[in-house]
Amino acid sequence: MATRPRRGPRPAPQDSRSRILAAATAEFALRGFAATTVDRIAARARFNKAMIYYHFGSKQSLYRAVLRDIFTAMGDHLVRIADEPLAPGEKLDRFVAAFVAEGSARPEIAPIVLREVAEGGRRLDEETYTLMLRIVRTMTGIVQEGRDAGQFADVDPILLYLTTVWPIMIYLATSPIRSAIARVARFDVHRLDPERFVAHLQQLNRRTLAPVDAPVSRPTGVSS
Amino acid sequence: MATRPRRGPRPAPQDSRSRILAAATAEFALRGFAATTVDRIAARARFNKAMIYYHFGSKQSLYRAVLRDIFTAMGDHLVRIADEPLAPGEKLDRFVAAFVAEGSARPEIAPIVLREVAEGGRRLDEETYTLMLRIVRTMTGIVQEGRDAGQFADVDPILLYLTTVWPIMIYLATSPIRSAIARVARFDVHRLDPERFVAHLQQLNRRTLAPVDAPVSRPTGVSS
DNA sequence: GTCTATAAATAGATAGAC
DNA sequence: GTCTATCTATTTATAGAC
Repeated sequence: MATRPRRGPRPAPQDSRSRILAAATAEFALRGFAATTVDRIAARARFNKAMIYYHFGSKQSLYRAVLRDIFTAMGDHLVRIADEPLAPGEKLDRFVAAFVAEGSARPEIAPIVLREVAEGGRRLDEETYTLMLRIVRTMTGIVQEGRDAGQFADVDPILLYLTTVWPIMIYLATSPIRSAIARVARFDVHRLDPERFVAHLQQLNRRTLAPVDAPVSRPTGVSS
Repeated sequence: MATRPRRGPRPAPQDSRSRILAAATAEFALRGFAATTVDRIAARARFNKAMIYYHFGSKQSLYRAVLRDIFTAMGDHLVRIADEPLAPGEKLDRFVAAFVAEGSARPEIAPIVLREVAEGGRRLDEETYTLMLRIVRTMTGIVQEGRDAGQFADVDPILLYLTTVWPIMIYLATSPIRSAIARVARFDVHRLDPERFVAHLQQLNRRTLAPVDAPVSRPTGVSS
């Protein structure tokens, strides 16, 4: 890595690789793998096409690098929540809020993930698969913890994962066209504000996980 | 339409158009718009490429025809449920069960819809948009009806639509790789059986919609 | 490490015969 | 209505100069 010692601040650091990676992430999110051309990625990164092949070898392996990059960042962020010393109900609320926040900060993630799902995961290699699994485990772990502590009802963590994370993905993917949707369907955009959406999901989970015959606790203000 | 009167049963009816449509639906679902070639569609329909241009003019308008076809069928099926003389809670349960059933019977729908979402709906024309909206309205109508009757809690129908329909779409899209996922993540596949999934969603909605301080009613056996 | 060709393959679309 | 042949443009990938 430290092959070329730098002097002036002029040419950006080991910049080129990550510049390509960022450009590729944006393009793949926008158009999907097949419709994205290496030329466009190069143009966005303000490089030449050959530069990409020099650094990544092929379009495929560049795409794989993008996937790993994305899931690593997302996972790192979410895993921390499960480790905090909080009640399971709190953790779950935070998981939801953090997922929405992190996904909003990296708007390329949702479209890419959804396309991967539509593809039946055919492009996912072993490593990427493991990275995705880590995120699943983070959430199911929290639910299981709550069940073991007798604080949650007997709900299957996998199913709750399905009904929690995926509405978020769709929510994130449709964010850019949110106001257009609201206009055409004739409802107030504010009904889809992130705070309302997060609160809805948190309440959904609280009510679903409330032990039978126990009062439903109120969600805390984690998201706001 | 009735240009050529038929005699023998030999050459299939006005078959060719629908054969192309079916082939196109399968291919677009499998690979997405960009990665699908007109040649492959033709091959699957056992026709020549030129046949497709004769009937549909371009790859784009063929794709549009596929979208309209899909949403019309799906919508027709779901709208009926809202019109049945049932309690809102019942209707909602049936809506969920019917959505899963119909989506399973037409496995091409989910991947295509998810790719469209990832695309930001850029390929959707006015007509298709209306067809999608009809499905949204079907569900939000049921929820609104329950609220008006004082049988449901004060939950935003749009948000409930988000958290109901989209987990189903993901569930359907991942169906082909369900067992692979279960194996890698090391849990029993049966936990993702359609009946369990439907029951989970129904319970989620029941608990969420239960009027405050009222007992949560038990889901009826609509799905089983 | 970065760029300028350019090779090689592929895919959307059309012309025109039958 | 259906097919063969072909045109044209695009795109992945590489060779080779700097």
